[in-house]
Amino acid sequence: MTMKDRKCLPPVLKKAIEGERENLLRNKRNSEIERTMARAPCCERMGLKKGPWTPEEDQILVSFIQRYGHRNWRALPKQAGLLRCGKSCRLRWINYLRPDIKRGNFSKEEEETILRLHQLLGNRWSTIAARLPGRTDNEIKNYWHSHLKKRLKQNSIPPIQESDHHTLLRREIKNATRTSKPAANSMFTTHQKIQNSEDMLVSRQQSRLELVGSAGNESANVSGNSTPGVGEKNEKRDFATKESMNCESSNVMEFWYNILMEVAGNPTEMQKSLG
DNA sequence: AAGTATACCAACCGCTGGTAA
DNA sequence: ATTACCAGCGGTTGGTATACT
Repeated sequence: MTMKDRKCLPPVLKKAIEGERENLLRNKRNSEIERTMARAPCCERMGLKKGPWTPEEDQILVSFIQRYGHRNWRALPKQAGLLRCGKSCRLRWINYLRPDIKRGNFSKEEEETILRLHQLLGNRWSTIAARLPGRTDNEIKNYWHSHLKKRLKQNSIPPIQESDHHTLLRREIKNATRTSKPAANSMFTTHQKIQNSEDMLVSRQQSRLELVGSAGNESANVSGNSTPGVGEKNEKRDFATKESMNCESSNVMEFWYNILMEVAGNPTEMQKSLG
């Protein structure tokens, strides 16, 4: 039975298999702890569960989030009655339970998009995932490591050149800004462009794109997203995104377009000017 | 048929940056 | 200015299935 087949099992069978598996894992973990007397990870010390999720846990998490949303991941498991840490809940929701997750094989177009964006952005999986509706960063990362990387090696595609990098960047941005309405097939929809600009803001790497990101704080403020609280952050971001989509916030797009074109055209000057 | 290697993928871990106190 | 907390990100691990010898 393949992993994919397992996903399609009826819940009763799935439950039985998962339950059995969970027991085995728990026994194994306990005996391991007993044997080594090693310090157990914090989740287990707190009496929290680790490892694969059971269908019951999934059900609890889904219905809780559907009813109350996920304002505070840390508090969520306690409120929902789950013996999991917030981080684990968040991961499970984002990577598996979210209703808009697309299942099944990657299409040719998706593969091409991943390859192209990886050349452009490197291992910035969340940024890449933002361009692939329904796909998670984890899924894309896994797919990259298990399929695309090898294929790239086999075909010995040369690493992207600096000039090509700028050409690609230019092309993507032009595609993005050509249409005022978010087109389903365009590489960057308005929503995605907003996300892209935000992704740039949080970039940790010292790259040209990061230089762009540091300038982008102003743009965040422009869109009315000045100093959101931690809990409100995502909501405000969603709100800003929706607003942008509704109003087709061309000012912001124009701002980003100009900056990116400037960087793509003359990276060293831009770096100098930004210190 | 049994053992081993490889592929796949869910989940975990540790780090980072943003925010509030 | 400092500290603590939190969410999010990317790298890594570990379990299971499948292919190969």
